[in-house]
Amino acid sequence: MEDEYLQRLNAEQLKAVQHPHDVPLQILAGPGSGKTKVLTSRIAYLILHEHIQPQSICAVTFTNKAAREMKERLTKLIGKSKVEEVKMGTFHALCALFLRRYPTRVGVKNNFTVCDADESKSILKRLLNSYKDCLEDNHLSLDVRNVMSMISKAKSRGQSPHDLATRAKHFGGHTPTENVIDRIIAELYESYEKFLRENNSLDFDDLLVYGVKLFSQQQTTNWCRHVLVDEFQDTNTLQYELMRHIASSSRCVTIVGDPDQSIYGWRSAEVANLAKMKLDFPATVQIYLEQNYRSTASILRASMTIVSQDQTRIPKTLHTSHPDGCIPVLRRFPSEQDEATCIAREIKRLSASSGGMLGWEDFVILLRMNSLSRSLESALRKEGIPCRVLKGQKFFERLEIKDLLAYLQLVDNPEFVPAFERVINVPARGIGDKTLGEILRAAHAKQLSPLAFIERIHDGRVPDVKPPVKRKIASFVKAIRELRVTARQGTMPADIIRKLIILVEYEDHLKRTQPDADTRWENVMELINFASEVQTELNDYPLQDLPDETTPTGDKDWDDMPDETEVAELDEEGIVEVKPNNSKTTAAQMADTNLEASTPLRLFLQASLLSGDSGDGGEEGGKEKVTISTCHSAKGLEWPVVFIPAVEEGTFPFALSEDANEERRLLFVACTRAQSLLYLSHCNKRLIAGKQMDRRLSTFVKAVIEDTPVCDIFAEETPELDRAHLEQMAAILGRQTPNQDVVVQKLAEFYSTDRYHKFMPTSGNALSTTFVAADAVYRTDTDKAIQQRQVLNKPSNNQVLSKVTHGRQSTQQYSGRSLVRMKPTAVSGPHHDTSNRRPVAALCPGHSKQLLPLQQVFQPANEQSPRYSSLAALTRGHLHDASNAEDPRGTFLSSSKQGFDSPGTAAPPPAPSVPIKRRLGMGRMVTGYANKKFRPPQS
DNA sequence: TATAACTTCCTTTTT
DNA sequence: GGAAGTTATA
Ligand SMILES: Nc1ncnc2c1ncn2[C@@H]1O[C@H](COP(=O)(O)OP(=O)(O)OP(=O)(O)O)[C@@H](O)[C@H]1O
Repeated sequence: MEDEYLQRLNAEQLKAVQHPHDVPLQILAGPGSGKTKVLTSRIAYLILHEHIQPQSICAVTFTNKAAREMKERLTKLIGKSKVEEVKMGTFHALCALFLRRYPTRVGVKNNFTVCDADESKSILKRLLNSYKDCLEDNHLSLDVRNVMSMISKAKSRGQSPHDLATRAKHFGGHTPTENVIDRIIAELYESYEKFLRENNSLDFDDLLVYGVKLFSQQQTTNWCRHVLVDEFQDTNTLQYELMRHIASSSRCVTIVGDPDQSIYGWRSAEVANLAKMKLDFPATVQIYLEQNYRSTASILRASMTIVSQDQTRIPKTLHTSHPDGCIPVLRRFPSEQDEATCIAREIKRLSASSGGMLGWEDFVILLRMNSLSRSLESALRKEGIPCRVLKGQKFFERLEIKDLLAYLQLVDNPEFVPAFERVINVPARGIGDKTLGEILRAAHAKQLSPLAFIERIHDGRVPDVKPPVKRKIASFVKAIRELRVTARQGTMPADIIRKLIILVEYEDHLKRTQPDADTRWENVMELINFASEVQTELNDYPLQDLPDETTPTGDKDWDDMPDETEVAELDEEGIVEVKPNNSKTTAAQMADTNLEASTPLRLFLQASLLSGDSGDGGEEGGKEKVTISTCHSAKGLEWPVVFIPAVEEGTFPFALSEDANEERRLLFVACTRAQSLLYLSHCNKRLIAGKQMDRRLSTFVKAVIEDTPVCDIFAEETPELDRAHLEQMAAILGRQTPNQDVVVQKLAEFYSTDRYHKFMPTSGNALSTTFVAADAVYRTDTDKAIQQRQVLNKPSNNQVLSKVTHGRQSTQQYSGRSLVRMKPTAVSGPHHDTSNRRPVAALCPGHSKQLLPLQQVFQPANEQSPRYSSLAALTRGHLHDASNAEDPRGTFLSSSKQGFDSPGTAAPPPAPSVPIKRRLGMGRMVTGYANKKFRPPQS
């Protein structure tokens, strides 16, 4: 009974779970083979059968979201209390946790601030400025982002600034200029490090660097009896070192991974760590899982065909017992708007034709990059489909959020100058660049942090600077001091933020300075929400079993930290200082009562910075919403229906990417997220960085089409969900097959609300495909459906419906089914149980194979690829017929320019001219404008 | 010092 | 389509 979870595993999975705990294990398996499930079960097994204490287990996941999910799954197996004791999280989160606990072991302070990428960037930008002349002299240019990535890579490889410098000197670049660049980078690296140390700050890589230092000490790792690592193929050198150190006393390691899914090489991930592990742990055993439980056979086939083009790849078998299902769809569109509209329509159609078995939350749109989401968001909005955009990081990049967090950072870590600079004049206190520069200079001369310096000015114990500031900073100092006391008392972050916005009158400030103050204020409220949500689960509980820091200065360090500068002042002036607001006394009291390494505020700040993935979207966030996400953050997840737009050269592979194979694997990862239905699409034109660009189908897919004699890998037709398919789908998803009456009714509703309906025949593209496919269902289903449609024949739909009924032939004639006609054989191939593999003629009885390939409509004939030519010749006549009848070209193109919203038609509501509001991952409302000054939308 | 208005330059993925 | 940086003006 308690072993029930073991019975839900197949033989290989069971073998992996029950593998002797003291023999290092690599579980290597393709997508959907249950790796994560096995890892979770193994943790349960180690605790329940091998009687390893939960607190002696270290489980590393790739994202915080994955950690949360694993906790959830594990809770079902072993109960909440045990799960909470397991040391689980990302490498970064675990390092941060331990560094706060044992800071002095590696010479950091436990109130260090995590420096996010944005902050790193502006620090480096400033440092880079001083090399401007040098670079110009050598006719060189150096982008901050390059510098960042070089430094990050150096850190990830464990190289110090000194290492880089000597390398530059001895091995140098091939050319003198490369040498200059290398030298500059090494120097920048050094100054950057110096800056971070002076500001008591660690960046993401530092967390690992110092983590490795910390975990290389045996006293830090002797609690550990077993380490488990998920997504091992994406670990970098430092992370591998961490794992090795944490496992150094027990030598017990379990990792799972899939080389085909390594997509973080750009972040210094090393697949070679798999081999390295075999060397470091010679007893390592490998277990392979080859059964895929996630996807239909045809999705798996398409995915494997794509990834198999990688010649360097080690072949791997993966099979499924699921039926073929619908052939993945590959479509081409004239523009990204058409693509987006069609995806939105298709989501609606599927939702309807599944009779509600598929809810909004069952659909995902996976993108190569976030910037592609705009057109999709607006198309979904037009269709009234709720969606969430999974890029929670953006929330923390808002001006208003950054302001507040900077205040809090400053409260926690007075030495963090970037935060000081950000908020010293927020709200406006008459301290501009000049005065600020003066403060910084004078503070530096006195060897004080700027905050400590102005506190002294405020207390009148240091002369004011040239443009006097004493008065201007009074309220600022007062606010900071009050918050400091509050934070030390262990006040909950949400309350601290509430106090903060009152103290600095932040709402007023927003109203005065921001035209969209309302939305920004909503974001502030959302931050408070987030703080209260997260504060309940924030603790360093997993470290409870561990001894306190042995170094005597440890706790002192923490509690005295904010006052450290005061101490310096004591030495300097020899006066015993009475701190305002008794904060010193409070601190002393806290030292006795609070042995934790962290205040709630500190944990909150850390969570804000570390959990950019935002993931689950909270309780309300993800439910009942279509997800839009990047391919990268979709790793490890699954959805019944997956759309992948922009499968084009330039996006897949991305134009600037260095590793085409990694890009292919990324597409593979995206495809393998799908359980039942998969759609790839691409456009002829797309707006890239403000420029209209001609686009072509990705070679990754093109190669598949061209390599396959009979192209049954992809279909150009959207699938028609008949009874058999719904049953199959229900089986795969473990759901109830919908009632047929419900299906019919929902489809009827789908039609009745279809405001683009009248455009379909003339628009002649993908839209009409939706139409035709759905129409086919109608007809094949029952006459009842048709009757129903006639019942629904409201006045406003008269035109539409009459076109539908009388124009059946015309619908067929203009059917855009052959939009992407890879090979003529694609539609005339053998019949399987896949509906969309059926020839159009079969789909629409009475159809006379009169097809209108879209490339003819949208591309001049001479641009057609030779592959299409025979078909083009075949259908040219029909194109003319069609043109004569309704001129699909003109109508579609002109209407498409207006977003299908031409006068005299049932117009969809006008697009709002306000910035787009989005609910982000955590359910936070956000405007379309981020960090910088607000610009009102142009007319 | 603060703000408004203008120009330029981009493309990415995330802990 | 923006963000970041620069310049002009009160
Ligand atoms: N033995 C099994 N029987 C039934 N379903 C299973 C079994 N093993 C795994 N599954 C299901 O297969 C799906 C994929 O599992 P899981 O996410 O663990 O795979 P994975 O190998 O981690 O995938 P990926 O590599 O894509 O992250 C899940 O829905 C899971 O419940």
